[in-house]
This record gives sequence, structure tokens and C-alpha cells, in this order.
Amino acid sequence: MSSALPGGARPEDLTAPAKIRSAAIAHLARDGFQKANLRAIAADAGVSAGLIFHHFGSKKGLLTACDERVLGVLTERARTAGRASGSGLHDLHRAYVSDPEDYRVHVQYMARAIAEDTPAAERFVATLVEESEEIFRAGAADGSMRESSDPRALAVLNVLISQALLTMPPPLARALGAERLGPEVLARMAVPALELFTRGLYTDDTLLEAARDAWASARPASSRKTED
Amino acid sequence: MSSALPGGARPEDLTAPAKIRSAAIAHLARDGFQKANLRAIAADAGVSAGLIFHHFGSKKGLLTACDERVLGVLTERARTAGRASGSGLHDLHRAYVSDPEDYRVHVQYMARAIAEDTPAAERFVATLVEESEEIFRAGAADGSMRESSDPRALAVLNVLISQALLTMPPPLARALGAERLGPEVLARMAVPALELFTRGLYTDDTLLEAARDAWASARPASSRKTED
DNA sequence: CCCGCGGCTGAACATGTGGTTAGTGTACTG
DNA sequence: CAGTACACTAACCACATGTTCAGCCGCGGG
Repeated sequence: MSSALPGGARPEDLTAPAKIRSAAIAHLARDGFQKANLRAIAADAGVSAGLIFHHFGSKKGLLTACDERVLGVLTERARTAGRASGSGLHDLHRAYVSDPEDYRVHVQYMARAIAEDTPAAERFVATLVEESEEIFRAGAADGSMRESSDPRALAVLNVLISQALLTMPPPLARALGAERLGPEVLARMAVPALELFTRGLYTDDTLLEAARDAWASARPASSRKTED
Repeated sequence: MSSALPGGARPEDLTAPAKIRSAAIAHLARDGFQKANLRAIAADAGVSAGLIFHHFGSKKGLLTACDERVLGVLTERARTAGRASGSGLHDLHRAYVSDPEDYRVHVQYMARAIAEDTPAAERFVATLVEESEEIFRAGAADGSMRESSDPRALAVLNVLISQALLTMPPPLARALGAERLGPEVLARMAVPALELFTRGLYTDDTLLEAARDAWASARPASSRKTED
């Protein structure tokens, strides 16, 4: 519940805007922007609904404040413990499993923001894709990863997969016998995911070649650059 | 052209319930269940809002009817042109790119249903996961795919990735220079995806081993505390 | 020609939600 | 101590949306 409390502060110690923002981030992460209910957020924060407007002006204003907050926390976290370990995928997993509730909420929030095309979504994906692409280029350079014909698209794919895994909808989690997504499900899913990422799945190139042909012929002539 | 019209019928020829259902499927695929607006659906179908209740009883009833319809169409389509080609991933891609608008709407609908945990979502994922797992087992048996340590989890991963690709949110599509998801974006994404699926990405096993250890130590019995 | 019946409409109703505002208490300031 | 400023609340409003309902319209049967 308490998201991103600085120091050892408990919710009662925070200022009202901070309490509202924390509660709002939790609600937005769980329900998305449109379904989120301002009165429920206010109740969770222990204040009245009117106070939200007193401090944030509107629901949109609150959303923007939360966007800013989550973006800041996430990029901060990425900067400190960030790219030391290698892949963004693996990174996200480990952080998700090991970190406190906090991180889960923020990642969920980010996924919601991207799914609903929030103003901050652009910056979220820009950061994520940029960082992924950088990692892939570096990995290819130092030999720890295979060269990709389209690092940018690979980066987008990586972000997509990471996000999908971290926000796995309950029906899919139930297909694994769990009630919903949790550390256990994620740990289990990480195995085939990493198997895929280290050994691949197909033993021949036919599908890959088909995809390359499809892309080559589907691509408009204007955007042609150096081919793979 | 429009969604699931039998024969060459145009919308004006359909019965009112069918028109409503078609319009509803389109709206539900685009907006999800909770955001979908009955008056807008009615307007699109060229009828009054009241008629929806006359025929379907409630919004939920309409949802159920749409679920049934989409499930039927999708399984039908899967049965006819289904598993002949190989991978569910590749399959979905090709169908998406080649098929008329129709298919896109139905896939989007399914993704929405799963994301929102609709009653029909269970059956959707059951079908998809079952089919994927079957394909992977068969592929491993005939040597066209590598053996997986957890075919079930791999199947779930495959469904997850396919769904994520087919419902890529606009911000991620924009990271590739496109306005939103379309055949071109999908064709481009298919290349690194298939590269990943045939060659893998990492050149060593360290991350894979780490994931295996994590999973092995994270699954003692059934319900264990999430912290370790 | 009238009757009735079922598809269908349009307006009304109920509820929930974003947004506003008047007023209250409180803490700081002169 | 008086006053002011500000955080805060409760009641209220406007509006969207699911839902209901009384009735209209067109058509087939007496």
C-alpha cells in the first residue's frame, strides 16, 4: 500500500498530498486511470475527496503528479541498481521478486500508463527501449549476446515481453495453477523464458527466413536502409 | 469486411441482435468491457439503447453473447486453418497480417477478455495454452523444436508473447516510428522475435542457471511465504 | 377494417462519479 | 488577543451510463 515512502516514514507522517499520491498510485496501478475512483483514493489516503481537488486541481492533475512520481522513482531505481546485471528482462524479474511491494506497484503503474497511453507513457517507453537497446548493443559488442539484425525492434520486443510477464493477467496465471501473478509464477516463467533467450526454440531457420522475407517485402521503399 | 458477417451480408441485412452484437464486439475489442458505452454501441448498430436490453437483458448479457460469438468464430477459424503451419506464434502473426479486419477485432477482443478476466477468458486461455503446449510437445518429439523443461510454462509464455505482440500499445509502436500497431510493425517485430526463437540471445548459461536455481528454491510445497 | 403482437423507440429513472463551493477549524502573525 | 491564511470537510451539482417502461408502428390474422 505505502508506495515510495522516503526514509522510514509511515503513512501517518506524510503530508496530505503525499498520502493522496501514494494511495492514487496504488489505485491507478490496480485499476487503471479510468476505473480509478477518486473517493476511494481519498478514503485510502484518509482524507476527503474535495482535498484531492484542492491539491491537484483535477483527476488529470493527480494522474500527472503520479506519472511524474513513478517516472522519477523508477528511473532513479534504474540508475542506482540499474544496468549492472545485464538484461533488462532479467533485471526486472529479479527486482520484482526481491524488492518490496513498492516496486511491484510501480511496475504495474507503468504498464497501465503504457496500455492507456498516458502522457508519461511516451517517456516510460523511451527510457525502457533506449536502455534495452543500449544493453543489446553493448552485449553484442562484448560477445555476451548475439548480434541482432534490428536492435531497436529487439529492444521493443524485450520491453513488451517484460511488461507482459510482469502484468500477466490472472487467467494466464491460473493456467499455471496459481491464483494470480506472484513471485512463484514469475520464477517458474523465468525458466522457459531464459531457456528461450539462451538456446532458442526452433531447430531450423525456415520460420525466421519467412519472417525476414515478409518484413523485406512489407517494408515501404522509403524506409530502406542497410539490410541485415 | 465488418465483423463476422455470414455470407456476403451487409450490416443492413442483419437482424438487429446481430447488428448489435457486431457493433458491441468492435467496441469491446477497442475499449474493453467497462469503458464500452451501450449508447455508442447502439448508435453504431443503428438502433436505440433500449433495444439492447430488449434482446440481451443487460450489459453483462451482451458481453456473454459476444464472448460466445468470438470464442466460436476463433475456434472455428483455428480448427479450419489451424495448426497446419506450425507455431502458434507464427500462426497468429500470419493470420493477423493476411486476414481481413475481422480477425484483428476478434484477437483484440480476446486479449481484452483475458486482460479483464471475463468469464470466457478461462476458455480462451485454456484453448490457447492447450494448443500451444501440444504444438511444443509435438515439435520436441519430431525434432523441429528444442525440448523444454516445462512445456506448460513455455506454452503460457508463448500465449503471453503472442498476445502482447498482437495488442502492442501505441506508445511501444511509436518507439518503432509507427503511429500504432499494424501489419508493418508486426512484420518488423516478427524478425527479432523469430531470431530469438531460432537462435536465442545470450551466449552463455549464467542467467538461465540463475533462473533455474531461483525456481527450484522458490517452490517448496504449495503455499510458502513470499519473502525469503 | 380492426386487433393484437412483437420489434422497437424515446424518455424517464437510479446510481455513481468528477468537479465545485461554502464554511470550519487551526495555526501562525501582528 | 484578533485576524488572516490555509488545510480540510461536507454538502451539493452536473453529467454520464446502465436500466426500465409506457407506448408507437407495422404487419399478419380475425
